[in-house]
Amino acid sequence: MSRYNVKETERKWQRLWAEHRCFEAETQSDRPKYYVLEMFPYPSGRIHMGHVRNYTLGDVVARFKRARGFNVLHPMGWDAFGLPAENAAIAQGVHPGSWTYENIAVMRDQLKAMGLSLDWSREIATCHPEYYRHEQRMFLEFLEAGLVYRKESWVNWDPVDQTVLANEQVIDGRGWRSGAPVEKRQLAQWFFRITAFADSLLESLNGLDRWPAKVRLMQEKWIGRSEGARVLFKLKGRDERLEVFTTRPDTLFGASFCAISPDHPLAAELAAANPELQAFIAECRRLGTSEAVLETVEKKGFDTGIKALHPFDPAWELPVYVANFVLMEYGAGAIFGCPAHDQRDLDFARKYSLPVTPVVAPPNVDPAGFTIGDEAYTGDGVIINSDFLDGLGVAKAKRAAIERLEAAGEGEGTVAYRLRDWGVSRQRYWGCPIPVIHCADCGTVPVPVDDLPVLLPEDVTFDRPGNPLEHHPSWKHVNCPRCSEPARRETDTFDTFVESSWYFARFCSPRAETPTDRAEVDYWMPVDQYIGGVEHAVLHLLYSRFFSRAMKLCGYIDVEEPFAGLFTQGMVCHETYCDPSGAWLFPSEVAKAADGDLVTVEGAKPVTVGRSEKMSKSRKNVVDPTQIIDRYGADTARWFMLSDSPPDRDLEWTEAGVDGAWRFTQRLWRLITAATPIMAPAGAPMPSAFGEPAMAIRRTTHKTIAGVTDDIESFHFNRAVARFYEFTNALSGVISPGQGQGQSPGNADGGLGWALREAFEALARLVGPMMPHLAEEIWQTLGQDGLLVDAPWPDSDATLTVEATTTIAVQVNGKLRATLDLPRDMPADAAEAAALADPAVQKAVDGKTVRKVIVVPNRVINVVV
RNA sequence: GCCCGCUUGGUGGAAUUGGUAGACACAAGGGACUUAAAAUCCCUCGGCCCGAAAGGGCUGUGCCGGUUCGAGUCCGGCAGCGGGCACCA
Repeated sequence: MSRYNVKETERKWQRLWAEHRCFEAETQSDRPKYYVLEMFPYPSGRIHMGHVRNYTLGDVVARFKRARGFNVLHPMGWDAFGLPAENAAIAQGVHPGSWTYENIAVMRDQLKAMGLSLDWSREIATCHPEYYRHEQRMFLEFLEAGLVYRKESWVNWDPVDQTVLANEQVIDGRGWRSGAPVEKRQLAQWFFRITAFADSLLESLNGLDRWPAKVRLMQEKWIGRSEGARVLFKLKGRDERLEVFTTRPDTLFGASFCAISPDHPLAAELAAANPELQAFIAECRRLGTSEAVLETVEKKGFDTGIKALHPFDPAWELPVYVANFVLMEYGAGAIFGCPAHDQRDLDFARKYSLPVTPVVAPPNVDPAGFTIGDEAYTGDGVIINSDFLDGLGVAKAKRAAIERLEAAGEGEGTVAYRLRDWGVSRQRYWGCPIPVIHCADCGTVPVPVDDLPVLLPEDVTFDRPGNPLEHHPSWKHVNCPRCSEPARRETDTFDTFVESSWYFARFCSPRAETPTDRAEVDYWMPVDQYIGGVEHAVLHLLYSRFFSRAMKLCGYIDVEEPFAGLFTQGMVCHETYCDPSGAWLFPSEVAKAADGDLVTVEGAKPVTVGRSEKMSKSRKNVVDPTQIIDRYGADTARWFMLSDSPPDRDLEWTEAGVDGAWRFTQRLWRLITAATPIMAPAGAPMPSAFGEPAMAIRRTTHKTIAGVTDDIESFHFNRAVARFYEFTNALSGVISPGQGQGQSPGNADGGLGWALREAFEALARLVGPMMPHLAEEIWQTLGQDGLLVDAPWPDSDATLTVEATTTIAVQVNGKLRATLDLPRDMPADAAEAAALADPAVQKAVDGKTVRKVIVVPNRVINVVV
């Protein structure tokens, strides 16, 4: 038996695929197009198992669709701008650019070793001017189209490092590097008007039927459309009104206070004369900008002493608080509190001893005796204690309250969105420069298109805090394009989500002189299958959907929805290990001792096994894909990624699992080697008749073809893997016992040799998307001329996939009592008779009256007694 | 805190979407082959009970309740775990 040399073989096929340019998408093609895309990686240094999983899943789809006759676009690129490059620059003194490009070189090699069917001729890196110059161009058009504006907005400010911090860089209210307490600061920043498309983004979710329901739901909640009312409270002794948004105008008679955000202009005005309020606001600001932090902190308020007057009763005064849970970004940055019917308001009212008046009585509860305890009542019911609203249901009361507000000029019905405009300004170096110039006379002036790209300067230093673009001696000093007077370049760069919001469109024509080539992008878009982690369910996907709309508006693309199909994969997890001192250990630092316990490789100290968690460098529970591929080959790594765990669930990486995958690749090879001598020669004509052993093989083969096709189509790759095990189990059962080695199959073998050839040719083609190298090798061993990647997907013969009989379960009162092998599609009454005649069923019925018999054809018969 | 998921043997999971729970695999145990090891092959494998065995009974899909002839699957409640929360990508 010839040995299967993994390394050599995998390299051989990879070289051949590259030489034949197998995976380059055709620009002109009669075949239908299929665009499969995996979320492109951030070049962090080396690929991790999450990448291996993501790209394996995508490659299965790409190779499968290719075999099914599609003109497949399957590109790869690099999400190459970002914070880690700057952190590396600060920590190691390397330039973010060289750090990034070196990482790309390493990771490209790693991906190539996986044997992915990628069109490398379309590779892009977003940090390259040939990419971001187009982004700058589109920004200017968005600006022109009114989709971009500038406003003051809050950031986390590290007063020591003199820099803006990402939320993840704020730990317990302090800067991660400096340890200094973080402040919130206002900066003028650029925004994309994503809210202009709020309704479109919301409504189009319905049409995304090939997206996971949970992602659509998350986006729906994120956009958070809610109908309600704007109420304009008069303020006692002041001229201006306090604007408040509420979804519950029906509960206005249950109001007991108003609360405004610490960032509300009124709060700032009052604080100017009130040091205590000033201190309270400062305390709120120390929390930073993270909503997760703001929402978990203890709810606190500060009574401003100002009174708001109730819109329906000017004599009714409500205290106005500044409250730390009111967000300036949502609604009007102010609320009215109705403690009886909102939990947060209730907690607040109890804390500050404010009145709690129920105004909605639950159905079937006596309104007179209805009181509120620790829990607010948020359900439907009948309005009480509410003057003209009394007796109405919640929905009617909302309408009535809004009518009255509008009539009285005290407010109006309105729609609010939770979605906020997308802030894209970053005060960082390693990002795409925002192409505008600030002029003292002309204001904000766009960089003329002919002057694009605005290139990042190479000569920057990271030896002092702040934005290197600000410190650069000359970069920001330019003349105003309009008046030619000295002016200042914008030193903000784009959020890196901007690059990832349109890269899929760029892949259609990656070297075009314009952001997109309309013919190409109209041919390829939308992406037919997009694959990536759920962690991007909201932001990246929503921003991309916005970008498609904006690009369509500006004529760069013709689709509003960039991703027709979406699949969100689970994470790759691994056990965690600790040494006796509690320090994390890499799996490679842990070995199994003779007694089966885990010990450290160095010094054989006992190891504590923690639970399995997402692979992360901080816990050291990572396995390097390159080491796995070196040792077992790409096919094994890919196979393991596809086995067992359904792609949308988390996958537990285990040594035993990889070993199992490895053994299977070896087993496949042994099987094909053993089968070759008893197989009919390539291209042999189909025998006119088959004996039963051959027919059994053929039925298994065709059922496997049908099953695997179905499984791949529906992303049930783990089921496809199980089918392969069953298929190979069946085949080895035929081949190993007593089949003569070297004995050539005659015509007298009942077609067995032919059936085996059919089986193995199908096997090679079916396994191709998953283990492409071994599949090519098998294909070659089978005596095929061309490459397997150019071979079509096998078809299943329907007459061979349906068995003549089916096993039917017979239940008595829902409990399984017997199983019967009955002819397929047997008439219900005949099946019923057969079931009742069964001795085990008779015993269970035990002479009792049969009340009803439910017959589900080809499935189950339930006898009810 | 808010939004969204997930939970089936020792383990990963399967179950034609309301119809035989545990396919397939891993681990474990037993056996064969071998001087030995590795590799390979065969057998057993949710729990409890009856039986010498063949076989049979009960129970079982995180927990509590409901709908149904029938629930892992649908509904209500609870618990645990995970993802996201707008400057990580």
